[in-house]
Amino acid sequence: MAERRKVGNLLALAVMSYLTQRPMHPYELSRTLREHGDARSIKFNHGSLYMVVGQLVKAGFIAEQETTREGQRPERTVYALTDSGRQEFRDWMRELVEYPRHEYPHFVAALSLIAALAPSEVVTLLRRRLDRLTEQRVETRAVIDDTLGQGVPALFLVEEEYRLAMLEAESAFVERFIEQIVHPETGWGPMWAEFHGEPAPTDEREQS
Amino acid sequence: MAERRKVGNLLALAVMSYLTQRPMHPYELSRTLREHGDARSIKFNHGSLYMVVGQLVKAGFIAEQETTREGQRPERTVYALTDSGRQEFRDWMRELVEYPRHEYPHFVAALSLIAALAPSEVVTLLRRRLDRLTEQRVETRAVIDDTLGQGVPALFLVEEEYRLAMLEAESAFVERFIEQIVHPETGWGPMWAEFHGEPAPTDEREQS
DNA sequence: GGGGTCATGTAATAGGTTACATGATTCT
DNA sequence: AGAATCATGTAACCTATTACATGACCCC
Repeated sequence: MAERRKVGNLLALAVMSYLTQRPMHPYELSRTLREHGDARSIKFNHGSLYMVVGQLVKAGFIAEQETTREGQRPERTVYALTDSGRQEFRDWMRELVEYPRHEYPHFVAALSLIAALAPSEVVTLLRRRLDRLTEQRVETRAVIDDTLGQGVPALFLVEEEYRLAMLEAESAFVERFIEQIVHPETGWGPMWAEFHGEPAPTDEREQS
Repeated sequence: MAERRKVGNLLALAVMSYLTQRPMHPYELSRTLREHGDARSIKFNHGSLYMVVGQLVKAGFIAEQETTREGQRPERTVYALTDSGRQEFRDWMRELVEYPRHEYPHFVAALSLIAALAPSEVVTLLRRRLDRLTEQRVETRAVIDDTLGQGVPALFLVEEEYRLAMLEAESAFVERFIEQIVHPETGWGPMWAEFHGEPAPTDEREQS
């Protein structure tokens, strides 16, 4: 069902999206993407952009429209979205919104192997993580307020709101997890610590 | 700061983790990973495993221990974790637990470009997404109960609990988002719909 | 004893990232 | 006038996924 897309890199989605509005040349796309802050949501780097443009041409989703030269600068090739590209774009968007994908975040990998670390250490690390999560929340909140302050409608910031919601949920999870480890009666600490020949962690919060 | 790791694929983390316990040959790793259900948390496929093993050898984190042959089966090479590998494993784990990473989920990409679809269509798609999210929650819950039922301690299922927490948070977010679009007075629908020359969506729930 | 599927890997291809290259503009 | 930065791309290198290969065991 998945990944029969001719071009799978999400950067291609952004490219097609911008070309919906008007033809552009790659460098313009690059600048626009960066200025518009899309790089926060879609992994972006210079080289990949040219690669993706090439793939889109080969797939027939965009086409070279003209090659212009301005002053003594190198030639710039301007690309336009084709009809098939416009269709691919809408279809892909629909799929992304309707179907949740199974993804593989790094934290999940670590969690699945977490028993390999000693519980007391894990608690320390998780507390530090909580601080980092808070920082990210503050930063994201700042991006939102900042952009709203510039008069951008909130609709164009839903992805940041989503990020925020996920950060909050993760924080809550981590807090619960810590509790589960250190809880004096029912905590996993003692059983877990046995794997490691280590003293069970206590409930004091003095550390870190 | 990131990705100076000699081997970056998370599959390598799982490999090192298993080799912590005893030396194994690749096929055994492959089977163990699949049976143990790690494939739900770490992207896995046959080819990548051999690649990763090769990279780990080159980096000095694992070493060929012996080459055995059993009956007329092809030779199997058994690998063991080196000291440097053991250290890399713990260090990597610590990093993963302490530092949240900026990831790029597919849904975020779609959200960042969501204004390109008509609001009424988006509402329909989001409602379908909610159904899918519910399915995934049910499935994850089943995996957890099932595994617990086999006597596995809950500690080894935290990653599934995490997944569950994220699914719930996402569902909540999507519900709020729908409300923001269709809310009779303050909804984004009308403004949004203007981009599309389309009638503003109403608040009736009859559709879908 | 021929047809699956298990066991075990290698090789070919495609995808993505980093490094390199080069003329123009701007700053000091 | 030399240094830094912008503008624009190409090429080399890694990584990851898919396809291919091959002998053993198992079922009917």
